[in-house]
Amino acid sequence: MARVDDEPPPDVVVAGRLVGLRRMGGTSFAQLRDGSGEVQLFLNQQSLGQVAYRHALEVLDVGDFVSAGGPLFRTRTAEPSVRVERLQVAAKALRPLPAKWHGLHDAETRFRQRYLDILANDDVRRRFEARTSIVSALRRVLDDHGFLEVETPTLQPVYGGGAATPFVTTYAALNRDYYLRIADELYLKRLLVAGYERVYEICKNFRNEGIDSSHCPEFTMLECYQAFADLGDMRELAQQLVAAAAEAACGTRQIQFDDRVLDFTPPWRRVTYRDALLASTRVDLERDGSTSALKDAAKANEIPVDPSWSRAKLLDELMKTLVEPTFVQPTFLERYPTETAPLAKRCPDDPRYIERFEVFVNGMEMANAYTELNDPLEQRARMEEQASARYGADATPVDEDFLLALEHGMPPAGGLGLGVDRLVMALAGVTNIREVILFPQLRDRS
RNA sequence: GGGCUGGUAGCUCAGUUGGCAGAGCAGCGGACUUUUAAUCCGAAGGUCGUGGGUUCGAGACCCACCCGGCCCA
Repeated sequence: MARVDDEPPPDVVVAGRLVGLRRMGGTSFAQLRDGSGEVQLFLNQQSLGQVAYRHALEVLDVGDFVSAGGPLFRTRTAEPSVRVERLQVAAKALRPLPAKWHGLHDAETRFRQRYLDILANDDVRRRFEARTSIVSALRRVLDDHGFLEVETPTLQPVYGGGAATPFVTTYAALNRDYYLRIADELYLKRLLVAGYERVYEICKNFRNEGIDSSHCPEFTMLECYQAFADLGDMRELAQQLVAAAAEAACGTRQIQFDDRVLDFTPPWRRVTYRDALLASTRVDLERDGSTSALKDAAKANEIPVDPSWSRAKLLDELMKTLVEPTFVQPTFLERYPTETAPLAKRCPDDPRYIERFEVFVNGMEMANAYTELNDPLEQRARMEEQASARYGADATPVDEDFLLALEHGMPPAGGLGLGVDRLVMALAGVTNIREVILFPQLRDRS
């Protein structure tokens, strides 16, 4: 490879985007950038020829892609430069780049024209590179553990694996409504039935619900399932995945986030659901966890209560409002009440609880894991309960095809879901999920 | 859905008690043969988010709406 101080001066060809142009009469300087860095072009009447030189200045604009050839040398100020003897415009820019020194700050334009945001703002460009490193690190950990990466349907005839409103679409060839997946859990479990013992998928899920700083209707989830494993194995795996992601993105497990440091070094804190609720609301699920006790607690904390809410919904609201925001450092919330999730196995010592944890960071849910329910009879009962009117708007349909698979025998297993966007948020130190999604959807301007 | 806040030139932003719409950068014209946020001279650039209203006069005040941001539900 040619070096700038080689003798004789090596003849090189460079190409990239013009990001600066200083016209100074008979000599001009241009700044050329590509993915690897920048180099200065030295444009001069003598080396380029009078006609070509004049034409170049006429036609060149900042933003153009150009290729240039000529000897590599240093200018008087020792700046490595190409003395341009041949010049070609490879692509013309018709619109100007965002102001070089003021950048692009308007949030709306940054989201609507992300390419300009990435072009103008180094921190944004690096953040999306970090996102890719994080996803690679997650894959590496799972691949190293012998997990098989698979692809399952995005379009599903029955939605399941979570409680959410789906996007509905029409599958013309099959002449019926289909749903964009809200989760891929039930398909990955079918693969456990099939005999694959470790599977995972990183995919987009779609939930037709609100948009705010931590929710995007189209988001990325990692789900993995491991046969003959339990919640304790998932706890280990979650810590390993996140620690590896942190090191990949930041080179450390201690992440500066605003004025605090998030420490992802295992082991993370563990709190039981009952203890957390008790500490924040003085509701003790062991003494009086009735619907009316939960309603009283909600009212006492100025949470507006819809009379139609189920006990599960009340619990969720209390936890969301009073408990979860208090978990700043990575925390496992464990031993959930049984009605909070129909797909998790009950605790062997107490059927009122399930073997489930969620991980919270910065007050935000980041992961969810169970020892998976693999008893087809209980699964049917729990799904039918979840489908009943008592769950109102949160009711989810019974997936008969999934139950059929379970009836053929699913090995005991642990399963883990990890919200990739939220993991990236925590590691990148941003508080809006749109900052980690390349092309977030916005309302039409007009 | 509620509260707060923003939308002015391509970009970043000013705009005072209501009185001719501003700056820097970019762009355009000119000078300049070693600059690097080049410099200097000149000219130009506007549906002040949209629609109403108040007023002799509205970018500013009032009402409604559109599109964002932050917080809350």
